[in-house]
Amino acid sequence: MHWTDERVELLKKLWSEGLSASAIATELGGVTRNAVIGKVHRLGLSGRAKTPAPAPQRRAKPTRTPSHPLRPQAPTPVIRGNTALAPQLTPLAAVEEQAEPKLRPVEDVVVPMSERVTIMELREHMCRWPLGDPGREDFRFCGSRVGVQGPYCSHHAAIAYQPIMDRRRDRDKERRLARA
DNA sequence: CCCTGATTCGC
DNA sequence: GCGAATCAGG
Repeated sequence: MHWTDERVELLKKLWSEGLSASAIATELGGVTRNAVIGKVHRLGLSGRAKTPAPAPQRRAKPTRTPSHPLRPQAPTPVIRGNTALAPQLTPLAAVEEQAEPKLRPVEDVVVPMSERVTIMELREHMCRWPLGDPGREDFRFCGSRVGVQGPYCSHHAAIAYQPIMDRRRDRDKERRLARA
């Protein structure tokens, strides 16, 4: 595989859209995320809009002795990554209005440890309990750790699997115990 | 342990 | 120029 003009263009596009290096590597195919990152650097488009604050200037102790002197830091890039996704400043009044904590549905209170992941973030070991309306932007999955196996975490598995027989058996058992 | 980008340097 | 190995960090 090599960097054709088309692949480079796609790389630029996806990178500017904020996709991770690994996501881009998957999209392109035939390359690793390392290759993508390397190319990004060579193209000089690293450093997407991230921390507006000046760099803390870390890397005080190189773990290896550089074979070449560090080249002087590149001039501050004039072009920042896309700002389209930058959070909009919210008027103070609006913030205060929003500050009042709202009562949460019982489910959210019972499962505060919910990770609430998107489908892209969903992993093999994560609970697939859907939260919200699929197709909506804020649709998520639970994302908590699943039990021994199965698609749900223990909490949602308990909700999902409630065979009628079990419920009646439990009820009967309780009645029996209460009598004894 | 999963992931992220950054850097180095043999090829 | 390329990208695996490695690093630092979340």
